[in-house]
Amino acid sequence: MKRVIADVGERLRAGEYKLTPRREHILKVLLENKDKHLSAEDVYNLVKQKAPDIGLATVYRTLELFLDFDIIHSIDFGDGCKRYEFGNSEEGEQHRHHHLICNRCGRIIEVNEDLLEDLEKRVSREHDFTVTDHQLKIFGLCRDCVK
Amino acid sequence: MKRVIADVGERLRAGEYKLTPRREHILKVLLENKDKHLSAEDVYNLVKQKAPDIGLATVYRTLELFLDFDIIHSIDFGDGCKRYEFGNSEEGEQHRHHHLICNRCGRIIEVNEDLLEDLEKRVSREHDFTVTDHQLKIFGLCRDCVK
DNA sequence: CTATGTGCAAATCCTTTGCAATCCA
DNA sequence: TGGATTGCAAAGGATTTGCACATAG
Repeated sequence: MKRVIADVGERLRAGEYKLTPRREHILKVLLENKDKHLSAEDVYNLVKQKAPDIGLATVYRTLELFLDFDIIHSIDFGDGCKRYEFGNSEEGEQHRHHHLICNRCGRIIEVNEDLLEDLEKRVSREHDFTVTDHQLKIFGLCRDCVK
Repeated sequence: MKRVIADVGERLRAGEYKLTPRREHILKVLLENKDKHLSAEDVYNLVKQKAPDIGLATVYRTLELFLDFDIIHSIDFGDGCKRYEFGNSEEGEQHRHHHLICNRCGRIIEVNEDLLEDLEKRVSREHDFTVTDHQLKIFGLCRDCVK
């Protein structure tokens, strides 16, 4: 984790930005919740525990900054707000994972394999489109809700 | 098109709703723009040409209604508003098509083949998840923007 | 006639922005 | 010191809601 923070700091500095204490707190919260899908408000509430005087606007601004630097990704599950997750791009895994979304309980299950390579190749050939990323949501019913 | 309207009317009535003139206008606009991805505001402006005194709220309420009845689908391309498209579920094609989104010019290209069957089977087996639908967005650069 | 549908305006929700104060290199 | 960063409050944009009136069946 320290490694990641240092890395992010370096990346930001390379772009003329600073990794301020505020931003570091936000980054930590994101790292500590890698598996969750936090909204800006969620992040705000979590960061407030460490830095009670932080403003919501700062959270938004920082998330925007992290997005620009591809440090995090945002997804929209259609619940009215964007959600953010730490992007594991350090592992050389360019593509993000996919999500199974339960229509009934709203549970979100992550699928970590990337199964779209063939499809992408085909699509990019047929449509003359240079693929850089993709996002797949699969809707349905989870184990518990099928019953 | 008449056929579709009649069909929608029947479906609504079966659910205790009416296909009022207002709703029919909205439906027509959606049908006439099958290939586009209209926002609520877009629909509003188009319907106003036929029924100038329609209210934006009615458009929202009707779109919501159509969504409930699976008459249309909504997608979010991340431009700040939901976009709607007529769902071709009549043709027995349960799954909707996919979208290639150009990161540069914002162009959206539709891919009509459904290439995810295998993937879905695998995922549903591995995660004990009953798939009902999916949504795939592929990001990248279109032909013109690659240059 | 009665429930449903509608227009309008106000309210809401998430997010962004302006600005003065603060911080850090 | 000077530009970047921040908190606060206000603004913004999309969507929803309350309510009185209109309408369909």
